[in-house]
Amino acid sequence: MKKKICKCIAKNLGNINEDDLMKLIEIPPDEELGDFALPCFSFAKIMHKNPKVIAEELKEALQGEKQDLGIEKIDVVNGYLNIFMNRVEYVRYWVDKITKADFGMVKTGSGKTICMDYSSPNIAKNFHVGHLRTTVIGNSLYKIYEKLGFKVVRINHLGDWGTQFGKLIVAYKKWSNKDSVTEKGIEELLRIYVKFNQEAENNPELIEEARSWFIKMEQNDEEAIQIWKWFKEISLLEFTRVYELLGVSFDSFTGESFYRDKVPALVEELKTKNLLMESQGANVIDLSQYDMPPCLITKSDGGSIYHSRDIAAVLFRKEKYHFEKCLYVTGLEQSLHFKQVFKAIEVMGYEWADALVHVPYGLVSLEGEKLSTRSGNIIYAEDILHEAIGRAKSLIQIKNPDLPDKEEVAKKVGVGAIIFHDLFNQRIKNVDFSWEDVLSFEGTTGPYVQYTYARAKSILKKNIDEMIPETIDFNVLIEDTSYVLIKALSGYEETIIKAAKRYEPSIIARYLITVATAFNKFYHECPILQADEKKKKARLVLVDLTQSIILDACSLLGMDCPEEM
RNA sequence: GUGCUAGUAGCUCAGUCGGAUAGAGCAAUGGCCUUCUAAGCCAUGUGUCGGGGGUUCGAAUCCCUUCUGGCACGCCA
Repeated sequence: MKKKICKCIAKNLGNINEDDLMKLIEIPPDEELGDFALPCFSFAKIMHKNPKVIAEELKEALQGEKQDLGIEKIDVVNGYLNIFMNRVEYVRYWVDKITKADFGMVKTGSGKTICMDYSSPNIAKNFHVGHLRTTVIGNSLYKIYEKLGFKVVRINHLGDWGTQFGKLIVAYKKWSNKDSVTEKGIEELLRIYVKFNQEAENNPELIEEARSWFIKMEQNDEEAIQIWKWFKEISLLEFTRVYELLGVSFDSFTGESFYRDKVPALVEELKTKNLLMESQGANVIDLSQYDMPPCLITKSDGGSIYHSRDIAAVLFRKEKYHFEKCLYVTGLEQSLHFKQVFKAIEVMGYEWADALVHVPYGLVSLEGEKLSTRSGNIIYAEDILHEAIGRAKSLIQIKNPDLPDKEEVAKKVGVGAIIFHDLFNQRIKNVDFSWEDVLSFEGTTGPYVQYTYARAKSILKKNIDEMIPETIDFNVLIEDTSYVLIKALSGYEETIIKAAKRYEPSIIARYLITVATAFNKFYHECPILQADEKKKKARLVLVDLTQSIILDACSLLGMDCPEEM
C-alpha cells in the first residue's frame, strides 16, 4: 500500500526516487493525523518552494488516483501531507494477509545457517540470574531467526575447560571426598571452590598446584580427566533442570574442552602466517596497529586460554556449519575479548570475519553490588523461577480457584513472567535485580500478555459452533478501537524484522504490549457475544487474529500461553 | 590513564538512520464487576530529554566538548 502511494508521489515529484520516499513516509503520532504522512520540508530546498505549497500541489496531483490507491482523504497540515486510507480497504487488506499461513510473512532467511553461542554456563558453578539473561535472550533470537527462515545451530559453549578445574581438583583432594560430592552435588563443588580461593590468598603455592593439574588435564592425564568428567556430569544435571523449566534446548553442547586439541593446529597456522609473537614467555598476536591489546594464544606454561579456544571454536564452526553469521550472546564486559578474537580471524585472512557478531547485554547486580558467589551476594535462576511459579499459584487460588491444571498454568505464568521481564528492556541496560519487579504480574508484564490471550481464547471457546466465517462485513471493523487494533496487528512482520536486525527481543516484547493494550481496549468497548450477528462475526475474526498473533509473538520470546488463567 | 557502554517524569524504561503538543508501566488520586476472565478498562498530575557549544527550516535523536554511573584493559572465563 505504502509502495503504491510512493510510486505515485515519485511520479509527480520527478527528481525523488521511490526508495527515498519510502524512508521519508512516516506514521503520524496521532490517529487524527491519518495513516501515513509525508513531511515536505526536505523538498523545499530542492524545489525552491514553500513546503506547504508543495504539499498542496501533491494533494491535487493525487486527487485523481485516490480511489485506485485506496486513499480516503488527504490533508495538508503544517507542511505535512497527511494521508487517510480508506478504512474498509485497509482492514480488508490486512485481515486477508494475516489470515494466510504464517501471517503472510516472507521467509527472508532462505535456509541460510546462523550459529548462535549462548547460555554457556561454567561447569561447577551455579546457574544464576546472569546466565538467565544470555539463555533467555539467545533462545528468543533463535526463535526469531528461525521464524524468518534461517537454520539456526544452537550452541551451548560450556565453560568446561580452564585453570579453574585445576583449582577444583586441588580443592577436591584437599577438602572433600567422593561421598560428599555425590551427595551434595554442585553445592559441594562450589563450597570447595570458594574455600580454595580464600586459602589461595595466603598461600600462592595452591595456585601453582592448580596450574599443574590443569596442565595434566591438557595432557590427558587419566586421573585428572576422570575427576573433571565427573564434575561436568554433576553440573549438567543442574543446568538441565533450569533448561527444562525454561523450555530451552540446544543442538550442541560442545564446550571449551572440545577445542583443547585444536589449539596446537591453530598455533601452527598462526606461525605459518607469521602472526605469532613471543611476549613475556607467552605467545600472542600483536594487535597494536588496531589500537588493541595483544591477543593471548598460549600462556607461558604452554596452556591454552579462552582466546585461543574461541578462535579454534569459530574456525571449527565455520568448517562444520558453513554459517552465514555467528552470534555470541554474552555480557558487555566481554566486548574487548570478542573484538580481539574477531580481529584475529580477520588478520588470519578469513574474509568472513565480518560474519561474527557480539550481542552484548548489561550487567546484573544485586542491591547495587556485583554478584559474587564468594560473598553470598547471588540469586540462582532456579530459585527465581520457583518463586515466580509459587506466586502465580497463589494468585490463581485467589482469582480463579476452579481452574483445572493449576500446576501447569502456574508454571507457564510464573516462567512467562520471568522470561518477559528479562526481555522487556533493551539488552544493553544494566539490571539491578529486584524481587518486586520480577514478581510483578500487572502492567507491562508477561502475565498481562498471557491474560489478554486467555480472554481472547475464552471468547472463542464460547463460540465453537460459530465457525469463523469466510466473508465478513469489514465495515464493522472500521470504528476506532477495532481499527487501532488492526493497525497494531499489521505491524507484526515489520516488528520481527526489526528485532532480528537489531538482535533485540525487547522489540517483540514491546510489540506484544501494544497489541495486548489495543485488544483490552477493544474487549472493553466492543461487546461480542451480545452484538448482532453481523458485528459478532466480524469481531470474532478480529479476536481470532489477535489471539493467534499474541501466541506466535510470545513463542518468539520463548514464552508459553495458557488458554485459561 | 585508555577504551567500551549508559544517562529521558519520583522509580523502571520506550522513543535515537532529525520531523508535528517527548510517550508507557509502576507509584499517587478518583471512577468502572446483574453484560464475553477486574492479572483488566477509563480519568487526573509530573519533564533544564545530564550540562555547554555547533550543524539544520527543524535536534532527545547528528557533530564537538564536559560531567556522572557501570564495565573492561595478557597468562581466569
